[in-house]
Amino acid sequence: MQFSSRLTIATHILLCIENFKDSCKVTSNFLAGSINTNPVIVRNILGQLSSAGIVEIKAGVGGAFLARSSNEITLLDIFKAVEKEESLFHFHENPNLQCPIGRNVHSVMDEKLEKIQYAMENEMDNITLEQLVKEIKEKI
Amino acid sequence: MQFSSRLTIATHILLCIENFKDSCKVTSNFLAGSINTNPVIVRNILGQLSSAGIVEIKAGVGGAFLARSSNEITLLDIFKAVEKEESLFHFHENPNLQCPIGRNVHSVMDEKLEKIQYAMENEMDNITLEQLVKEIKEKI
DNA sequence: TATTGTTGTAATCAAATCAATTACAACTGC
DNA sequence: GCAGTTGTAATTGATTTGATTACAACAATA
Repeated sequence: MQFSSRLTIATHILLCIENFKDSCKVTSNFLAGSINTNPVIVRNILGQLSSAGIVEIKAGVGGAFLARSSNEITLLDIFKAVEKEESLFHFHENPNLQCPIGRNVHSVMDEKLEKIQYAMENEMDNITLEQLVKEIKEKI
Repeated sequence: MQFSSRLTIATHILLCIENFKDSCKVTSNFLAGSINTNPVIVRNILGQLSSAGIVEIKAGVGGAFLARSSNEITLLDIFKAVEKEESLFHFHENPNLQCPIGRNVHSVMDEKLEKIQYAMENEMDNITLEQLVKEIKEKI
């Protein structure tokens, strides 16, 4: 199992928006060219980022912009915008309740799985778009 | 995106093996009954656990046993046994190298994604089967 | 107002993964 | 040899992904 590429595509999109904000109109076509994918893929992900309040999109005229400062956008914000599953883990839903293990697996595991997911999200929350922009500008 | 249910099924399997080791022969049929799934699903996951050196299976006569003590088996061991992907995240593989962002996204993101995955795995590594067995026995 | 370039969205498609299932050969102890 | 079990291949339906075509709605501007 792997996450979809939507997280990395969305991050790529935001890096472009921030990097080219003063030089180009950042359209779905432009972005698709940088990412090397289809403009519709970009528009769909941009739509998710827009619904999440991360970007604003100019309909008609075109172009995408950050809806808030890059230091107020974390990888967790981006992740939650593009991955809709509330829970990372997936339980086999109907264990046998006649069995003492089947009856109690869920309650014992749930707390652990939550903690694991929290650790991951916490790490994501510590990475801001601002940091990523800074690091990529150093490389350019 | 969600992980498959193999992690929770595998954990369920190991909890049963440990819990019933003195009272029943723990076969794939028995396990399938507790999990409420098909015996072949159980046999495949048991096969993965066996390849990973976590359980031993008696061919012919039947029955599964832990290959080492329950305090030497962590959730991370189980996870790695049943989820084969080395990397949790998935990159769009062909960004446009003409674009400064496309050329550098990968190197900037990789380190971050590794850290996130490491945080998750580290949390998993802190949970032993022994703990889970203890907690579930308290509930029974 | 008509044109142009853009966004939003629906529909379709192929590939991959999952979970479930049937089937059957191979193995072991009795 | 028999019974019960494991290992594994093959198939199926559902779901997700990523790519693509198509087109209506929109906004600036010439």
